[in-house]
Amino acid sequence: MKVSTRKEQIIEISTILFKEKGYSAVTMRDIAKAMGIKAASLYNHISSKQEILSSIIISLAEQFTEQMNIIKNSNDSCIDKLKRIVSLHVDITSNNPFGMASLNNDWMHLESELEYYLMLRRNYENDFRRIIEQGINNKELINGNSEVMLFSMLSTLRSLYIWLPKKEDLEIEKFINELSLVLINGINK
Amino acid sequence: MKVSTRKEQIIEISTILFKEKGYSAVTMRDIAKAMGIKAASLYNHISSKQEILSSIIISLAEQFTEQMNIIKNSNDSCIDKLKRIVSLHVDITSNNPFGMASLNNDWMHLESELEYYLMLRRNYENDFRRIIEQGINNKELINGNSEVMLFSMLSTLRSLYIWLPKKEDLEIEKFINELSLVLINGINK
DNA sequence: TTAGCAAACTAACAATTGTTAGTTAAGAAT
DNA sequence: ATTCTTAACTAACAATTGTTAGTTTGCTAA
Repeated sequence: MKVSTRKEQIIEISTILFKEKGYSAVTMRDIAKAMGIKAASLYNHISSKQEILSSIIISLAEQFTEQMNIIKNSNDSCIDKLKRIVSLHVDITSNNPFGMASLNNDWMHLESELEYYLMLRRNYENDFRRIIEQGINNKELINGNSEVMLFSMLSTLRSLYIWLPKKEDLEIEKFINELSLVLINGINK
Repeated sequence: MKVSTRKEQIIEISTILFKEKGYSAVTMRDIAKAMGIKAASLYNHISSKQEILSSIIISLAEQFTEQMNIIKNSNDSCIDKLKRIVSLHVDITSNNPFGMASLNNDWMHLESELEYYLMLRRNYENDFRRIIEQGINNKELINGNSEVMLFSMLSTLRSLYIWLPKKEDLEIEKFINELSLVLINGINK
């Protein structure tokens, strides 16, 4: 009836602390205190502070990659693909808002996994960009600057972790729809 | 013929280092090395590491506050006010993209000035929100969720520091226009 | 020439950092 | 009854942290 291993508990608690103060400002003693144990005891379960960070970030990055592959290979229209991307970000972020803070703010403190992370991110952004460009060619989207569109959408989606924790579960569905609308159709009447 | 004081140089260099690794991960010895001097020598010019951080953040936050006061008291339409806010963010960010990274990511490491910063930010967001709400009441904007609109715009504007340094000066003007268009009119045809 | 000042230096500090070694206690499996 | 496993502990480490004290150097104003 094991709900979560001790290691998972440590990662979970670390995720919360990392979001509040950032990876560098959180000490192993902080994490231990939050777990109710001593710092040395953490090493019965994890091999280093760095391992905690990469667990958090890489697992999220791989979720994005996996889902993006499904979306880009689907037969949806570009607008629908974009809506699915919005939905993807909302889903992952609402499941792990604290982890998304690390992904956004502490990726540069990755060591052995840094290159791998950067590759995943580069590929993700390229897929995203291609969908927008296809939408422009299709005439589904306005004939604007694809880089600005990508930047604008990605910035908003990356910031979801700041806002989502304040939402009730029930509001989230509504939130996705309103956000898609604003991102895609703008706010002008 | 003094172009900038030693103190200003230290702050400038620190700003760059803080953006790369975050406040907590940058040591006084890192800053000193980048200045070509020893860590202890920094204290001839500044009184603490914390002072460097608050210099960076508070001066930016006050610039936003000051300009927002001008915008909100103007007679422009809401749409024009929003365009001026976009322009404000682009201006401040292109003048100090590195500092904007600290403002976004390291504000929680402020100590004595934390409360003051939070007040400035709260007021800024409230002013921003009121402009959007007025636009909705005016029928200038669609009858959507003002919170989602605020969130979406603010997220994009806060992320400018990631993208702007890659732009040429000449491109910036164009960038403002394209960004305003995307933010306000969306990307849908 | 001398006094003052700006800005660097060396040396050191106390505290904190991530981590290791070795030990102990309690429960599960043999 | 004994062994294994899990998960905690204490004690300590070497390195690094922000910062202070006291000193030296070179320029400038008197």
